[in-house]
Amino acid sequence: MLTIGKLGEAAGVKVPTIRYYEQVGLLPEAERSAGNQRLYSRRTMDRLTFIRHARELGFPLDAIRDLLSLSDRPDQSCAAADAIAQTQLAAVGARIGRLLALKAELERMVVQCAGGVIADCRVIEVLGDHSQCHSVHPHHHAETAL
Amino acid sequence: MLTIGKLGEAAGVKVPTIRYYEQVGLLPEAERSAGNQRLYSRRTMDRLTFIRHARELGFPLDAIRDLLSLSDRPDQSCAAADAIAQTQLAAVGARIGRLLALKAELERMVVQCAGGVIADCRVIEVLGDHSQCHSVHPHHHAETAL
DNA sequence: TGTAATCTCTCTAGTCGCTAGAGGTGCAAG
DNA sequence: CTTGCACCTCTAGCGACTAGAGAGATTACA
Repeated sequence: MLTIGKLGEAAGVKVPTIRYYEQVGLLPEAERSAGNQRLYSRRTMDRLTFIRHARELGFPLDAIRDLLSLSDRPDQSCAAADAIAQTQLAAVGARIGRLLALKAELERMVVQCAGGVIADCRVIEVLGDHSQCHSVHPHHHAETAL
Repeated sequence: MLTIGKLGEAAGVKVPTIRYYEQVGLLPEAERSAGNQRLYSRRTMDRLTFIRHARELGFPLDAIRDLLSLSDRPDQSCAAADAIAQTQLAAVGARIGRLLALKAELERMVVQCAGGVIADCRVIEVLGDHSQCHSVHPHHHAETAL
């Protein structure tokens, strides 16, 4: 049985994050020692490791919840798990596309900043004047996550 | 003079977002009509457009605040503006690198999901067992933003 | 055995950049 | 003159944590 600190170290997850995961139901309520400290089994460590990997791959907690509930029923089709991963893959692809466009735009700005004076600075100018802008501009807003 | 709704439409920014920008000091406190409604000048519209473009390019609000204060002093060197843009460019580049690694990992997972049963599903397996994992794994946690 | 250091506990509040909603007022068209 | 939309203020919520206060538990060493 591990204390929360050992668990965090073993799984590469910070202590408050573990408590947070318990709070939002991703981890079951931990057993407690005589002195009310949380104790964890190897099973829980595996579960936490799973969560951490999924987080690193950009899955939101809701998707992870789904994946965990799937893995609790190992005799069912893996179509659902596949679908979650596919969705995530598509999202990552889209984000890469957007970021490449942003990068091109930023590079243009930086290259053209001739090191002069603000009044002539392309960085400021491009941001202030839409017609200077070559690309980007998705329909709505900047997306978030990873 | 524009009402807040017209301004939002013109600059492509939602009305509550404009009020939020005022609240956090990115926009000056607006003049008011006799009936206490906000009224905006062309100057403010330009400022808001600037903010929107910078947001679309992924600049955080703090960086935008800096850029705006720079643009108020047009006779100074643009080195600071350049530095902000460079920082943003580096951040975007790093995120792209991470996302490409994630994408490769997800593709591996999805390809190997043979459409069988959960017990054999690579998606679940890879997430549960770090040794299955070929790449990724930055030192700390998943980053956020764009 | 004492004690100091470190860990853990709970709880609240803060982060970022908004977004949603309640409950009320202003204003313009028919 | 009334209908209906746009606007007002205020508070709370999102996701996924992170930080801090103040108290109790445990461990390491003298």
